Amino acid sequence: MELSERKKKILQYVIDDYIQTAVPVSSKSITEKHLTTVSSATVRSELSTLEELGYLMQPHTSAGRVPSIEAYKLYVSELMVKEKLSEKELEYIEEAFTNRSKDVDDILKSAAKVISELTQYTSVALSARDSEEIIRSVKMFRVRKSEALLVIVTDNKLLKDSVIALPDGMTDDTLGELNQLLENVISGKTFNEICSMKFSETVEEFQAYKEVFFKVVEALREYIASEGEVVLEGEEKMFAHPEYSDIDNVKSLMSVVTSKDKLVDLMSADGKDIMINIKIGSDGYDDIPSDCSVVTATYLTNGVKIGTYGVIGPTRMDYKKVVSVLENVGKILESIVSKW
Amino acid sequence: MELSERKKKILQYVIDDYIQTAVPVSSKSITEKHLTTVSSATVRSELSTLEELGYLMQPHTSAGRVPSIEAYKLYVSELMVKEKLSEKELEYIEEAFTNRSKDVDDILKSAAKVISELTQYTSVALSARDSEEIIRSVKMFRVRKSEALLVIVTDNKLLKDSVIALPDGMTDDTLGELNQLLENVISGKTFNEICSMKFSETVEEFQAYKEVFFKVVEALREYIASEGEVVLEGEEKMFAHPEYSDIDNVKSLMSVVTSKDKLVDLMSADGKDIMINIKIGSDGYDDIPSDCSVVTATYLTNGVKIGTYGVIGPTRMDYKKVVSVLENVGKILESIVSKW
DNA sequence: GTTAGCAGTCAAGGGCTTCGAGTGCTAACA
DNA sequence: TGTTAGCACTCGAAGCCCTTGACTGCTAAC
Repeated sequence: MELSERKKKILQYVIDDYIQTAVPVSSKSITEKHLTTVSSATVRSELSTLEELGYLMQPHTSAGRVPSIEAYKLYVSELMVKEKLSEKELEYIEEAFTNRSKDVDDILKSAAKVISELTQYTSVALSARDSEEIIRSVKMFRVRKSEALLVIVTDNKLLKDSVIALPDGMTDDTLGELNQLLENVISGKTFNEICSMKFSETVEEFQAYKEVFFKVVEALREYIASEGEVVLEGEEKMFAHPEYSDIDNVKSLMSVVTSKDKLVDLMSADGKDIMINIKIGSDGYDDIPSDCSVVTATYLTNGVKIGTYGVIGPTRMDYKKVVSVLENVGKILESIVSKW
Repeated sequence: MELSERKKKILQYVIDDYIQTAVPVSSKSITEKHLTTVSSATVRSELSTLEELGYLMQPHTSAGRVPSIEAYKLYVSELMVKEKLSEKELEYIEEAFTNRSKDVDDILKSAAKVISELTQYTSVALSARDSEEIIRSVKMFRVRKSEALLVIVTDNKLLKDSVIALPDGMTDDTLGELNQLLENVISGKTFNEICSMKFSETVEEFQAYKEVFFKVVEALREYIASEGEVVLEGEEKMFAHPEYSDIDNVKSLMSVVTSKDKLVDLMSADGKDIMINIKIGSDGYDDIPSDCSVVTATYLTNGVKIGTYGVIGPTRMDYKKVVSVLENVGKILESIVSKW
């Protein structure tokens, strides 16, 4: 059943007010603040049909109304009026990303911080592992006598993670040859391709150090198989919201937020090309407490995932604010990365 | 005034019991569990003198006794009987550090995790920045056309943090020359020496790219000036302790734990060569809430700081357990690092 | 110095009452 | 048919009182 315009308006008022105040919304307050042309009794009867339709709930008989999960969903998809960020906020975002080292990890941290600061919710950033990303360069640099640092360059990233042990007596020249081989065989391919390749013929000419070669391949495979890095920001911000004055709620949210696995699970967007993804309430996600929402955005440049960012907080979340912040951060992020 | 043996024993019983149960300790429970030879009235009179001396407090008239900050201090320095870790626990520590990449950051994380798991408190690890550490090697590796990765090797660490922009048209040969210069001028010196050096003559021969040279020097100086990395583990563990069933306590502890500056401040050992450092209660440290304790250990190899590790939790902390865990982790850590 | 006995204190918890915000229902009106 | 005023009803929140029980401090005797 399609809701009448007035019902939609009233529902929107209830949700907006509730998001702001965290107090059940009464018929009287609606007629006072928004719908001054009708009486509270009229609103009351509208509210009671909205309740029958499953959009509103009463904590108890003599209380105002509180939105249901259904209502939040409708709100996000239809009712919500997106917020424009203030000049100050836009500047703040801009500033946070200028003069930043171009490292993905740094960007991850900055983004998490900005999002948490502007939304006042706990934010999560997850660096992406996109197996379709093209490897532009793989090189080993000798850092100690028998250790080399493996550096992988892709369009979006510069990885410098694995330290690889070199066999005794490997000369700089041999290392150079090996690097040349790596360049020839691996550069230009995606991680996926590397994973499915065999390399048996490729390395024939290089018997002596094939062991090291396979260590490199192994490191590439391990990288793409591993879950991305997770950054958390503003854990303490949850305390500002009244739902987390109850210790049990804090506990259950904390248990999610401190578990990397659960977070990765939550952040995995189930949408295809949907950029912004909203998970409300228990809604089938076992990992989040039932009164929790997660809003995430996955950013792409040139079709390659650069990361997933989001906030986690009470169902009564300021969705319009969060969505605006995520969209704006996304724009800047993509403009930075695409410059590389 | 020196306490009688019996008073010391009784005080120890009170503290041990209180650490375990979090409930004020009554005279009766002491005679039942520990001092079966005397009556509760006797213990009562001892307790009341211990209270006069400032070692014990009563939450209210008809409650048992609770240790004061003074009592905890005495406990830690004299009364406490150090705990031997179980075989299982020792194995757990051992295992956590085997098959680990030799990266300082990884070790930092592992250590924080182990400490938190074994003590069941929130743990903090702070990677040290020791300006007396000798730089063994500084090298730039070209990763993109106009970007080089700066890798710094010291006895204890492998740093690969800064990406340095190269001027257009810098050839590999020039980069090689620059690396040679870096090797000549910087290797073998401490960070401190680098900071106070001028380099004006050194680079005369290298006018063309002195700009890049100074970027490298700048990166070294920045590194040593920056505060170390902070790793936090087991934030959620604080909820297991009854003092943190009160939301306000959680808030105030969280506000410390989520602020890097405050943590760095707290972790800075004020001891000279004291390895284990205990800060109890408000005790002059503005940053910690008054009912908090911080126990830290600073580990050295070859006289160089490798990091500071510790736990933060309620004043009613299981000091003997924490100290044992920190000591054992320290041993393993040093044996690993000294192998490099 | 130690002990038994007893009176005194105080937090915790259960039950009771009051207060007020907000609703549902109904009858009347446009 | 939609809107409104009025009134009775409901129920959580907060305050209050009382009971209970766990301790202690004190005192007098050993």
